[in-house]
Amino acid sequence: MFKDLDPLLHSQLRLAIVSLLVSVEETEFSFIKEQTNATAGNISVQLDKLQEAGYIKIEKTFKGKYPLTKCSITKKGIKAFEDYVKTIQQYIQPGK
Amino acid sequence: MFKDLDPLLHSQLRLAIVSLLVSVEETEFSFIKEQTNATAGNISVQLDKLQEAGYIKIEKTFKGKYPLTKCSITKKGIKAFEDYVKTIQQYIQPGK
DNA sequence: GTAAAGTAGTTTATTTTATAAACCAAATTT
DNA sequence: AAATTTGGTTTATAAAATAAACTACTTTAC
Repeated sequence: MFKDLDPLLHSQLRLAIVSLLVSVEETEFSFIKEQTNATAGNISVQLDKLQEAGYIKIEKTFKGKYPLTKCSITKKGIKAFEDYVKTIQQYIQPGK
Repeated sequence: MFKDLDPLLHSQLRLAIVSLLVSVEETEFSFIKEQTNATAGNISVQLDKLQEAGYIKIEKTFKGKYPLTKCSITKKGIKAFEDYVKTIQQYIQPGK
C-alpha cells in the first residue's frame, strides 16, 4: 500500500532544493539560501548529499573575486523527484 | 516560498498512519501494522507522538481476552493533514 | 596599512528522529 | 508445563537535521 519514500528527498530542505532545481535548471548557492531561508551550513551539507547521490551537479566557480557555487539537477535527480512525487501522492490522496 | 512542513507529519510512518486514519475513521493497531509493514515498536512510538500532539485518539480496549488498541483521527489531526497536503504541493508542483 | 565587517561558503558538534531490538504480560497451543 | 503467539511497550542504536563555529578571502573605514 504505502511505497517507501526516497529518504534522500523526504527531507524538507533537500526536497525544497530539488524542487527549485527542477524548475530553474541552474542556480546559485545564494539563491537557494534566499528561497529556503535555511542556514548556509545546512544547505552545504544537503547539497553534498544530493551530489553524492548523483541527483545534482555542483560547479564551483568565481564571480569576480568571490567564490560562486552553481547547482543543477541531473537526469537521475529528475527521475528521483518524479518518483517521489508519485509515491507521496499515495499518502496524501487517501482513498485514491 | 517554501512554507515549513509540519514535522510531526513529515515522517513516512506517521504520514502513512494519518493517511489511513483520515479515510477509515477508526482502526486497530494490527491493521496499521498490516498496511504499513512497520514494526510494532515503531508504530507504538509514532502513535504516542500523534496522540500527544492531539492528532489522534487512542483507545485501549479488549477483544475477548487480548488487548486491542483502537485509533481514530481528531479534528485537529484532519486539519493538520489538510495543511500538510497543501504545503507539500508547493514542493512537488514546481513552477506552480 | 591595518582593524573591522562582509561574502561565500565548509566543518564540526549537538540535538532530534526514526527505527530496530529487546522486553513484558497474558493467552494459547502442544 | 514448556514453547509459542498475541498485542503491544520500553530501551538502545543508527541516522538526520540543524546550528554553531570556523576558514579563506575581500571590501570598507579609519
